[in-house]
Amino acid sequence: MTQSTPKACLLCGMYYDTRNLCAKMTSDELCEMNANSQVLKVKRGKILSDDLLDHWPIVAVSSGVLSLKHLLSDGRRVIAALFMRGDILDLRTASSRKAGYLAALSNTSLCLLSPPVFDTVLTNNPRARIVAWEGLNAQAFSAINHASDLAKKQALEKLASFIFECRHRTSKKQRNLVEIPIRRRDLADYLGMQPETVSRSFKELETQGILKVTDLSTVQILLLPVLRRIADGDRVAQIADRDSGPQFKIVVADG
Amino acid sequence: MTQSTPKACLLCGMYYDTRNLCAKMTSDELCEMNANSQVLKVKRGKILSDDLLDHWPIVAVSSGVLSLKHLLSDGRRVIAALFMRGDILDLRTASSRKAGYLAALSNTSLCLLSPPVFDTVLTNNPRARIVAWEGLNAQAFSAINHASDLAKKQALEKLASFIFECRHRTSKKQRNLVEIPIRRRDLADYLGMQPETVSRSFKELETQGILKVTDLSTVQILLLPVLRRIADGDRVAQIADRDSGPQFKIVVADG
DNA sequence: CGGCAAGTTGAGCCAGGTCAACTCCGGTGG
DNA sequence: CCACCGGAGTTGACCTGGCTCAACTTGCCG
Repeated sequence: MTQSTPKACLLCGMYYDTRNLCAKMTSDELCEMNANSQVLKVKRGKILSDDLLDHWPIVAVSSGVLSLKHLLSDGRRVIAALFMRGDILDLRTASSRKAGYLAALSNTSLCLLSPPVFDTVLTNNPRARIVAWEGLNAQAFSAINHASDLAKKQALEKLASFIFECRHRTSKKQRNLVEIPIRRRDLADYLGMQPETVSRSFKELETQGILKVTDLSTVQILLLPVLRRIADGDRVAQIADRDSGPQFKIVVADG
Repeated sequence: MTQSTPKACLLCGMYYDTRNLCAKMTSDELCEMNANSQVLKVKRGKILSDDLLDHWPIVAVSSGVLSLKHLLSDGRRVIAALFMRGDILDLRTASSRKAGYLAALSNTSLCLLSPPVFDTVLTNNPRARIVAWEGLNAQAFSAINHASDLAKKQALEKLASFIFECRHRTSKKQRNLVEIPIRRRDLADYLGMQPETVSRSFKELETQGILKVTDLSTVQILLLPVLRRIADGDRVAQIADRDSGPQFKIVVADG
């Protein structure tokens, strides 16, 4: 018997995201999943308890920003990864649970998935299996790219890179108006810098006329090619710009 | 009809690794996979060409160390990730191909898997699907942990952390004799440091009596708990050791 | 055994960390 | 509604860990 799609799913962003597991599930599967899952709203700053994750080790992010935080022994805080809409976390293995703790960086909606139903869907629905695989693969490569950003890039470069990361997620229409979905302090922990340095880097990009900080959660990109080159680690771009003024930037950007 | 396991698989480390895809495949599946796959030996320093990866986008590492390298516009080299025995890379999506290029850091054996057969196995063999999923999940979390290492840790801490990463992979018996499978220069690029700093950090750990560098590819851990605490970012551990003088170090080193 | 890349050591310097003071903003209670 | 408060963000001054450059030694491969 075919059941109709659950109302909760019709109201959820993941259902309409064609690259997402939920969009590939049949109505029956969605009903089965929905009946055995748990929707959870998490306020900014709240942490998912170990107890909760023991019962619900598979977490799908439907809106907001979830983070994986580490705390070094002497108190330094690190945000090792960000998870946004459509990301699915499988914390059933020991290694993933040791990684740190999950904290919401903004008000967040989660869907706690039933492991058996999740496995059943992946077994029976090849299209669902493929998008889940692709999603996890994308997470792995995104973590790898982030590691690469942290390895050798300078503060300005890391920030530029992060802005492109955010831009990648915004709608096609307003590609030059980028939303920064997390606070400065968290951004610092994610990029391996101090809040002071984040602040100074934003200011530097603004002084160079590369972008405009509308408010704390929005930036407008003014010189996109220059920002691109900084993000890609072209230190000549930075120095040249600082010395020769804006007209030169445009020439090089064309070439 | 049941076929016997291909000879190539019987000679390959992955076949005997119970947490690996190959160990979960049936003889028939192994035959099918083997008939449509390609074994490839790669010498240290060689790069997998785009052309090759276009034809063979799924790469399994059977021995040696494969790396994902990035090159920043101004020449800075970054090793974004390391892949070792059992790791399977799926480079079929655009995002993964843009990530950088694959280079062997030691003489390496790869198994280039046929995408259709790979998909067939994941569809038909749930146990194989699960280990493949767990493997990819582990890769994602390992990349996340590496990002966390790079974010806020100091040189000594990153090196200590890497030594534990290597130790994790060595046999249970000789846990204090750790093999460093890559060259200093590559280690520097992986940890986001300069070769000089890597060298100085090894020397510092040796001076403090925490480990002994047997040769360029082997270290012996002498003070495991101290190394652990440094890796976990306890800066007090470092300072305390430095103050307490050499006589303590030598006593412990002898034992 | 020669040649060259890899690794090490030393000296100097700078990007970004640290500390302190300040401003800004959102939430709260009178 | 406004005064207050505390945390977040910013700015400035200073300091240091690790980068840079250069010279040297070691180890590897033919």
